[in-house]
Amino acid sequence: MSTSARAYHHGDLRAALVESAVEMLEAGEAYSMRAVARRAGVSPTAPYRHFPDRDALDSAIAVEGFDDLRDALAQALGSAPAAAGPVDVLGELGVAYVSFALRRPALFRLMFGNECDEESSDRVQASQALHAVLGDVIARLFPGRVTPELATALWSLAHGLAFLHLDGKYRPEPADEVAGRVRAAVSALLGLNAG
Amino acid sequence: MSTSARAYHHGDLRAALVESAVEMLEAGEAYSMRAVARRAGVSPTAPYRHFPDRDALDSAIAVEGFDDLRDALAQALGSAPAAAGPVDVLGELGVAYVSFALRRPALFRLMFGNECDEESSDRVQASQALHAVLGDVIARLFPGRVTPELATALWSLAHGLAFLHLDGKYRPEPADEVAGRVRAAVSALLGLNAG
DNA sequence: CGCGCTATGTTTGCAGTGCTTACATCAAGA
DNA sequence: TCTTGATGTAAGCACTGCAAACATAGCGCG
Repeated sequence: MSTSARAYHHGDLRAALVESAVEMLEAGEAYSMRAVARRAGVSPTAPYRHFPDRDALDSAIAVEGFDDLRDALAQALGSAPAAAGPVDVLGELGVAYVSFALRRPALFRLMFGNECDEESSDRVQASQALHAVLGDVIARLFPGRVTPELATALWSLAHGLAFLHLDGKYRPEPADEVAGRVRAAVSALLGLNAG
Repeated sequence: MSTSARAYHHGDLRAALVESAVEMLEAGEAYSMRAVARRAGVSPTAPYRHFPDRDALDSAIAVEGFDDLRDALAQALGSAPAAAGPVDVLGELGVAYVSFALRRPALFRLMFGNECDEESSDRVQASQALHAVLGDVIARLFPGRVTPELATALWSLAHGLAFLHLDGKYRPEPADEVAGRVRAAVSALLGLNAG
């Protein structure tokens, strides 16, 4: 891993590019093909060997984001008390969703904010995997109900909350205030018929 | 209004620029300062006399969008039977919201998809006016309830539905299928405690 | 009327971008 | 050893947002 171990061939440019891009996003800078290449210490057009165009890079990064989001949700599920009620479970899930969006706003925007080019099957797949997680949870929490509509509604609720906070329609901090608002919204809608 | 009535001064460039930009968005093309200027038949940097930078143009267009959205919602409210139940009213409102997003996807993305620079007070104001419409309706439909949480939740629901359709997470057509999904989501969440 | 002021457009030019094409360098297998 | 394919480089095109200097028109005011 010594710097410039080999002058010409990078070793794993693709991964380095994705990493650079994610770092830049996290730092709040908008990345470009060239900036990412610069950061990886490589010529401006080198990335095009690994990504046919900018959309492809975007999609690769979005996939990374979907994976991370799924992990965050899984962790929220895992740390919930085993016998927690549906409202609590869904509330925590919503909080995890929104807090992911607020912790990594640029990434979240990238994942959802522009058209998902159907081309990138990886991306479609990653997003469907995410959908599946929610579907499973709902099915487990409400056995015997019409769950698809519920899953749609709950995902939309969390997604909308995330975006409205991102866009400053609701104050995005402090974190516990946001969490409170998310829980309140979930229980305002579900509290009466699912508690 | 004859073309090139006066050679040098345009008359109302600002409005023409906004109009051009909206038209381009509607046509699915991404606009640029220069493209908008071209379309208005004016030099590439002329727009900078009216908008300090690109963000300012974006904001002006977003304001236009917020106004249109509010009109669309108002119209949906107006055309509802006077004595309709809350679920129906909110369902129609949601349908109007989502259908606006799908009919003018690029505009909708512009309005919500990037950070609302607090600078543009017009923009903040337009978005708050929109918020107020929903708040009023909720307050009217559910007198004596804790309405803020409900308003938050319902706006989020509609907003999330809009974005998930835009992003292809749900099929964005045909229109009546979408409308059905929106109504189903609303009544799945509200039907039991508000019907 | 004539003068100048200000709002509005124009020209020119710079740095940065996505992307293409042609070329260089390396690793590995025939 | 020679070739081949994968990877990286160099040069260049068309475009972008934006700044600075300049041109033009209309208005108020002497």
